[in-house]
Amino acid sequence: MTNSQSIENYLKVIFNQAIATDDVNTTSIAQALEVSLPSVNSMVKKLAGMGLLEYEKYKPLKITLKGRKMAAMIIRKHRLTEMYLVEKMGFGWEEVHEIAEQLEHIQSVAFFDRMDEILGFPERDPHGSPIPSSSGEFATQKFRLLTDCQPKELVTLKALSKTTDEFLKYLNSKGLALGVEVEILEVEAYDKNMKVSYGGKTEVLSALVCSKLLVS
Amino acid sequence: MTNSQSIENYLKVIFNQAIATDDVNTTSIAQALEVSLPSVNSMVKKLAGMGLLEYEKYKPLKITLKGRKMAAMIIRKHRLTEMYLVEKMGFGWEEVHEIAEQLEHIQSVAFFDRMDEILGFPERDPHGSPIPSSSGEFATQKFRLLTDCQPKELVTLKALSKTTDEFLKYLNSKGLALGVEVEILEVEAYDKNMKVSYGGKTEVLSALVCSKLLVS
DNA sequence: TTAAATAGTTAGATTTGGCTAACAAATTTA
DNA sequence: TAAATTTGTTAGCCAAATCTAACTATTTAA
Repeated sequence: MTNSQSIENYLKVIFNQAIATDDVNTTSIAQALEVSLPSVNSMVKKLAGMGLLEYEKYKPLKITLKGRKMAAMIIRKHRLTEMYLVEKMGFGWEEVHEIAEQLEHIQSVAFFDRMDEILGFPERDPHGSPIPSSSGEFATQKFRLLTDCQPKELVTLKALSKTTDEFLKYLNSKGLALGVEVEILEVEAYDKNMKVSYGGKTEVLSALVCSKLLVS
Repeated sequence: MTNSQSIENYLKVIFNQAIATDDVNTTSIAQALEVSLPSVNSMVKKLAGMGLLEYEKYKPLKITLKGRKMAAMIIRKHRLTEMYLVEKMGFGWEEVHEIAEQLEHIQSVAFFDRMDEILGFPERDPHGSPIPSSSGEFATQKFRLLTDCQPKELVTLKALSKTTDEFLKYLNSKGLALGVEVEILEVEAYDKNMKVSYGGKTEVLSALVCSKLLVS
């Protein structure tokens, strides 16, 4: 076995951080994976030895193209699984992350390709995140943060950023789901709370919530 | 994590051997898992320490009730997965063993319970082997070997014993599937080859093949 | 019934992925 | 700019699961 679950988890975290900042630092990996700094240090050297990272002592890490491609395949497995669990097995979008964390390490390519086919080659997972194709391409349409929208705008909820199961349950309780059309009524200048209307009702969303909602 | 994949694999092998002989010996485990005898020895001590086996130096191993229950849950996961892959994802019965070997180690109980529900709580997997219920009960109906049947009998193919993917492909090529009604025309005394008829055609099946076909 | 073969065990090494303690480099801030 | 803080590294240890080599117990068979 050339890639262990551990390697896959590191790579996924590093890739995600590289999206945000390009340069990745050791400490943030340690926090994300809840392991010690020396553990990260030794794994990073190993990944560099495998050609997945560029590593120089005391310098920020860079993920290589090879590393990106491998990470994309793991993320593909994760997101396809989430979509399958929601669309074909009736799970809620707040239930699937943990299961997908386990299934993403299954080796069989046929298994995921079959999911993909059954789902009709979806471009996004149940949370609106893009699913890389089997060749590793991401659909990189970028959405706006609800936070950045103005009163009178009418937008559609397209994706979420930085979700947790608790946040998803909150959205359930508020009747917010992908595809819902939201009209911005007013923005409170002091705390940026937004009064919005959707599905025939009016709600006030905190700035924290708005900063996790991606719309177009 | 209290039970690793390794532990689960040992337990599964030990359980399967215990079905055949009740007493299990170290060497057969080593062969089944393709590991060395000392590896088995140390794992066996560990499993005994967990209360899954009874172990005394130089004595045959016995699996405990606790060990049986745990093994049943792993086998349940494996066989439910095989059924799901065939029934809901369109895989052939010769393609599913390897994928199920990986999926059987997924921890999420909800995932397998949902499969079970979607499949309508099947009692047997695509090869006719019983699927333990979520409480660990096996449907233990026993079938006859085709080998033990007599000319003139009309029987139905119910399950397979000791299958391999190659054997399953052979059955595909001969049009043999579970549920097929087979009439025994004659048995060659010398080599026990059977001339049989099913699906409107006549075929000769070797004793080796007949010894892997379970009928009722 | 003893010698040969088979089965099981122990000791000690290896690999992987984790850890703590100690230290070094880089960055921040007083 | 020097001290304090943060970040990254090294050394060395641990546990899990594997291995080989050497040895012991049990079983088989001449």
